[in-house]
Amino acid sequence: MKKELPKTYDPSDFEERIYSAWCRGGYFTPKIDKSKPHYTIVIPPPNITGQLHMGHALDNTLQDILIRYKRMSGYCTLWVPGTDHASIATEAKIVEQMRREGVTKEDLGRDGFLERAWDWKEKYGGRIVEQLKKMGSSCDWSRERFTLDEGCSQAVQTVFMKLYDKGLIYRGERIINWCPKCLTSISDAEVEYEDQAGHFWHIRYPFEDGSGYVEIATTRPETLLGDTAVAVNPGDERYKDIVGKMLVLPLVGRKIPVIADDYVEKDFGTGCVKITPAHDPNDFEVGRRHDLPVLNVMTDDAKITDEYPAYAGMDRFEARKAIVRDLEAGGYLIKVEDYTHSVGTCYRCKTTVEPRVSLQWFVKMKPLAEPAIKAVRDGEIKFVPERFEKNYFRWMENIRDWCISRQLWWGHRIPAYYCDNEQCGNTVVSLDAPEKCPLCGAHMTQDPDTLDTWFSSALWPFSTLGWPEKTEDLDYFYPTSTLVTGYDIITFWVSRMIFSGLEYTGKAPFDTVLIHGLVRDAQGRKMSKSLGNGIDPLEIIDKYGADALRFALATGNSPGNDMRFSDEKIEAARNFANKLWNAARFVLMNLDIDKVELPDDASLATEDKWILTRFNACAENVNANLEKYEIGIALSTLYDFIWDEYCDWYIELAKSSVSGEDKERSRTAQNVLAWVLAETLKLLHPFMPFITEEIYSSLPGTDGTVMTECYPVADPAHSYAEAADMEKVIDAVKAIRARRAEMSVPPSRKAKVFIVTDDNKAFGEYCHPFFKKLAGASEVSLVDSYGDDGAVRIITDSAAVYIPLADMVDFEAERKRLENELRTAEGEIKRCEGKLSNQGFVAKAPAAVVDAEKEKLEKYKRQKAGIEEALAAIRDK
RNA sequence: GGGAGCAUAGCUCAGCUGGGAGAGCAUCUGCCUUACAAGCAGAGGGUCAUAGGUUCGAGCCCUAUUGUUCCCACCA
Repeated sequence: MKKELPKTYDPSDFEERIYSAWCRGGYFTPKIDKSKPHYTIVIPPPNITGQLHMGHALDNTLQDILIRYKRMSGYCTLWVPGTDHASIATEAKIVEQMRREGVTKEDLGRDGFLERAWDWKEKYGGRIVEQLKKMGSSCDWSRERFTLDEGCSQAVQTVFMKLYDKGLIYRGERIINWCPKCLTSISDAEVEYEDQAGHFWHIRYPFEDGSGYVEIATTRPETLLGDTAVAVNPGDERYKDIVGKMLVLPLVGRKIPVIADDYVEKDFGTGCVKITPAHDPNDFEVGRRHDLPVLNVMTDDAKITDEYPAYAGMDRFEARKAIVRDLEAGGYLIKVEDYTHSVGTCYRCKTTVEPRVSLQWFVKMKPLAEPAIKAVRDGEIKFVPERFEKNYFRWMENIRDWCISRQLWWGHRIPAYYCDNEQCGNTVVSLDAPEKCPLCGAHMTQDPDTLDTWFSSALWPFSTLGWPEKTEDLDYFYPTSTLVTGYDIITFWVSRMIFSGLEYTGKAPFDTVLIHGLVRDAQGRKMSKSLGNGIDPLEIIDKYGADALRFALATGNSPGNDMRFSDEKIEAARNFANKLWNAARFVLMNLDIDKVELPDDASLATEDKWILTRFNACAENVNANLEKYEIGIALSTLYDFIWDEYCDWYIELAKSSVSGEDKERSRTAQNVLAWVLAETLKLLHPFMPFITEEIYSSLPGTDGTVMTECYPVADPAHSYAEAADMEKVIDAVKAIRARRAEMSVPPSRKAKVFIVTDDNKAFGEYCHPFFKKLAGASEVSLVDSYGDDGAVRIITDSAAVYIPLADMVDFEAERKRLENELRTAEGEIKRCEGKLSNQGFVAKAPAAVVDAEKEKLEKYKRQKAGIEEALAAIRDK
């Protein structure tokens, strides 16, 4: 329906209104149609603790572009939204909130705590969802899921049981990464290593028999308390004779052996390594090989245990100082060196991780990793850009068993039950709590631990569609199509979804993984809370609109690469929206038709054919690049088309027709203006959904939403040879403008224009108004030759244009300019001729390239002739 | 220690399968030409990090080097 647009572009006027209209219309909810191909995306579920940040904004912009594009291209599309319970992050937040109130988890008890956590989820979990809606995300909210909802929990329990039955989940005492602040185990992937300045303490361990000592070096002297051996390399000649001898552990007095193990490198440090099986992963392995005792010397919160009274209760770093002091006092300390080494920290709270032996649940990874590697290697799943496959392979090929139990309450509780009768010791894994132990009849107690958050995220592509039930959604929408996420999450999430999908559903969970980079600040720094350099997408939306934000994020950015976000970028985006808005306003205020119809070829003018041809090229380019996930290129193509070709040229060209006397011509121009605008809005809609919808719905004869229109593709019937004529005219107009600007001819000074050309068709009557309107012409004449030598001469490759402005011409400058142009043309001719006389080029280059070169040569020759003629005419001036 | 990315105009970045170096911003010059000054028209500005190589032809492919960023790894 046709209506007027307000004078200034103000997205806050319509973005919310449009979004609710889409929701009311149910356009985000697909109608399953088995005759149509499906296209499915599952959202990377944001944490319920989270607020929308630029990373989400980018991720969701890309997904929405793809989903809207596919929806308009005839696919039955589903974008499944949802949120992640984020066990460790959420629990930490709630515990922190409770701490401020002076309440502990224990005060509330498990049930009380969970009640509070669910309240928290109800209160804050919806926040990020509302923020996603502001972005324009066309998610099917009727299918919104939560990783801890009933269905996802069902999937989690089922997977746990299946893996347990298959022997792929086991419980065991292993060394794991322990976060003393979060008070839970974390997986290898959740440890972040960073280089820290520290020290290297060289310590003397005396032999039991008094025959001297060995020198060991350590960065963590407090772990000395748990040493149960010193190891040397078996091939190390220096220490051959001491292997098997006993040492006395300083400060502790424990007798420990010298052992030989390949793990020790001869050339590093002193070649002797203290072995602390309970607090170092390598030492743990060494300990297993040599059957060494495993002595845990620290409590959950990384304090020294009561076993060591001198240090009991001290924090590990306090204990370090005390032990170093005591070593020094006892004469054991040889020297201290400064030393930078890499320290593992908890990815959530940055606390230094303490490796620790404890009883945990693990997933045996090797058998699961193999098919997952194969799926990517065989191309069943492909990464865009491809280089990220290397990351994936490296991770998968070196994978170790996954520690999945967490000492947290907020999460999926492990469905394992242990018999209370210690003699029995039976373990039952089942969906429902067993009444009593099937072996001895005693009561059974459920494992208090919960599962790693990523355990449920790994199932997301199918748990959200109903698995393990055989639902219609699962049947139709699974496997999903494209997974869009950042490269920082490939190991955590993407790799785990791949092996999970293959193992439980027998299918790869998606066929393409589109990887994007990080959004950085204007200086290229990572946005972070501690730096305070984060840019809030919601503020950007308030100020510039969601479309501008989306444009800024999607443009000038290629897959996998980081991007910077700056005021300049968002302003440029908003300016583009404004440009489109005003173009639409112009079209609407000149429209006098009830319905937009593309006129038949016979009534189309050259400029109409030109813009239709250009639109075709644009549509083709946009489609091709979207297929390749080159979203940035697709969008900048649209930008160029809209701004340069449609606004700066076609609208200007059409002005004379639209307001001209000829009613037929005016109607045709109006239709072409409106038709191209409408089609362009469709093309642009996935990128900038709100402004395109707002304008589209204002066009005459449009009822529904642009969302459900067909995505435009190139139509060969609308590519016209005459477009080339228009290009020639445009070239001439540009050349005239440039000359006038150079000569500082004021726009108010009009002048006659005489055109000498071989191409009377291109420069025919139709284009004369263009010269008047766009090139300062008072009148335009096509002439066979031009005699008056007091004119400005403008030479293009298709025409010579003469403008009698004798009074303004500085012949000396004119000569110089023409001589310059002549040199340029001659240079080009030389280059072309050089190429064409090169046998290798003519013989080996593709015919099209050679032909193009020949054409260029002809073009420059024509131009040269024109310039020479012009020069000759003013020779004596 | 291994791997990867990046290096192109003053700044931020595009440049698809090799075929005459692009955009936005900034700068300079004119314009309130009734859609848009968040705009219009024009202009200047680049040894495509360095050195080799492949090719008729290299910003693009290969090798090495330098700088930079990131990822991975058990170096006590």
